[in-house]
Amino acid sequence: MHLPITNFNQNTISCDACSLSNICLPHGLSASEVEELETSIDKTIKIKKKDAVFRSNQKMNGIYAVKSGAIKTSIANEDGQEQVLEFHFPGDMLGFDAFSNGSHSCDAIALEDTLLCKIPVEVFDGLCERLPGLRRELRHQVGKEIAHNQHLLLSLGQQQTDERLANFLLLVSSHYQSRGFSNKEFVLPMSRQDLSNYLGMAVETLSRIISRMTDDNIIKVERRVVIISDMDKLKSLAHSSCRAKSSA
Amino acid sequence: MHLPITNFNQNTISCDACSLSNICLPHGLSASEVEELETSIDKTIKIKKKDAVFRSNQKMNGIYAVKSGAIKTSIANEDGQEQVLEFHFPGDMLGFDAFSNGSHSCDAIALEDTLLCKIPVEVFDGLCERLPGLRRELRHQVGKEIAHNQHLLLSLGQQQTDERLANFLLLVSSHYQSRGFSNKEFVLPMSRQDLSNYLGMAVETLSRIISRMTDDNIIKVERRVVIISDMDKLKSLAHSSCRAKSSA
DNA sequence: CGGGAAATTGATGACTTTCAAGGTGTGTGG
DNA sequence: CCACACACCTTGAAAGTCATCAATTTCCCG
Repeated sequence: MHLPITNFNQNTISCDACSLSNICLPHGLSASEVEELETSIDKTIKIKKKDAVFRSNQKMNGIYAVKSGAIKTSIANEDGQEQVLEFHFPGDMLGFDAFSNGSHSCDAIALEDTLLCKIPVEVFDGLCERLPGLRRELRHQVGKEIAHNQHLLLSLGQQQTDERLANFLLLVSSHYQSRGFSNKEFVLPMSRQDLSNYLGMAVETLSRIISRMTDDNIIKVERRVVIISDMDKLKSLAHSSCRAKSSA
Repeated sequence: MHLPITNFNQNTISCDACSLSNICLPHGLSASEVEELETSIDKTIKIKKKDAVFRSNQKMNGIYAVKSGAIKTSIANEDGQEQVLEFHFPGDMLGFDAFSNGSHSCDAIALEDTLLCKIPVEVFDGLCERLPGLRRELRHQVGKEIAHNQHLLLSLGQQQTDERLANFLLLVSSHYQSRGFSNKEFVLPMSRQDLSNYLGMAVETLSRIISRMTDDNIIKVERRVVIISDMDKLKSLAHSSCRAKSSA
């Protein structure tokens, strides 16, 4: 049930042959544009589980696309408070956080052995100048990151803990579905720690919600494997408590 | 104490003459680049208090820069839950949320009468192709938006309500300071409703925290005017409770 | 196979929301 | 220009949600 799109030990393949080409950067590019892109990028980045793609305050090295595996990004402040920002799956890009000042503002850690492509920072602007399709696609990717953050903000700011988890599961579900996998049965690559932090709650709270949803026959969870047994109930949970505030 | 950078009723001025040129888009551009930019943008956008610059699902019209006034952006879901995402002050840009699919994902509402510049969507990509400085500066602006969202996520996900307010006040304070205004005395252009929503808490909670901080002689608040009387205490408040989690 | 990390479960208490009421300021219309 | 209505803000009491502490179980890695 896992995403076996590419294998950590396989040889490097071309964008053409990559099963992610329709959701990754080459998506909207012409054949010649893909060709130029390919000659400039590094398709051999391997990051082992728990290792970092980049770390906070590190100088920007490039923009990355996930080929296989999974990456979590997180930000920390000087007090040691930490917030997981996003889980990056195959086809997702990361590294835009360094656009602000040339250094990364977050850590990017592999949740499992992970393959990445990189657009080195040296060639980045030149490619943008020459390839209109790449500009368009990069805007799209940046927009996706912004949209993701906005939804997470809404979730953290306005929703109850159970709503947050329900929405997260639905999001992951539709993500897998859009990539041709089951929307009812999938693997979460992150620990309870990471997930609870991402959802802005204590680990114990997350565990309790999972137990309750299991008791209510909404989901079945075995370690990191999730089976959604009642999609409708899950959807209604995502909209339940609804402390909507009537603003002016 | 308000930001009288430009006046709602004044005539349109050139980027050169604009007091924001050093923090706005023209910042890193050459003289000739600014010239080309100027011929392409619309510097006459006036939005009255409570009116919208754009609304959710509306097709992207362009990218905006705030000249005077203030804009709040907010996102809502189908349940009526709403989250204020950001307050945009003079020099700030908005509209990147439409990069994802060409339509805006949030509402942008004027908190007071506001002047904006607009880069129309039709000329946007052409300018990016021709002006390296503009590409650089836009990346910078996008990065700022991402960084802002990340900090807000950390705040909503990990901090107590009083820490959130303290951090917000410090942020606004340094913002004003960097623009040459007092960092101890300023006006908040948003209502308590908007601010409490932005900070992910009930209006009553915000009101209580303000009262407590006032009793503790940390701030003085008169309606929307804020005076920071004890910057050190405020800073320590921003780091107090500190339910930092020791992650692996 | 053993040590330790990860996950679950229970009890308790703190923080924050909700509900309710009262006060204050602002804007509009007469 | 003043008055009134309404929106905004504040404060109090009670209830609820969620975090923390603690103990136990399960699972993973060496």
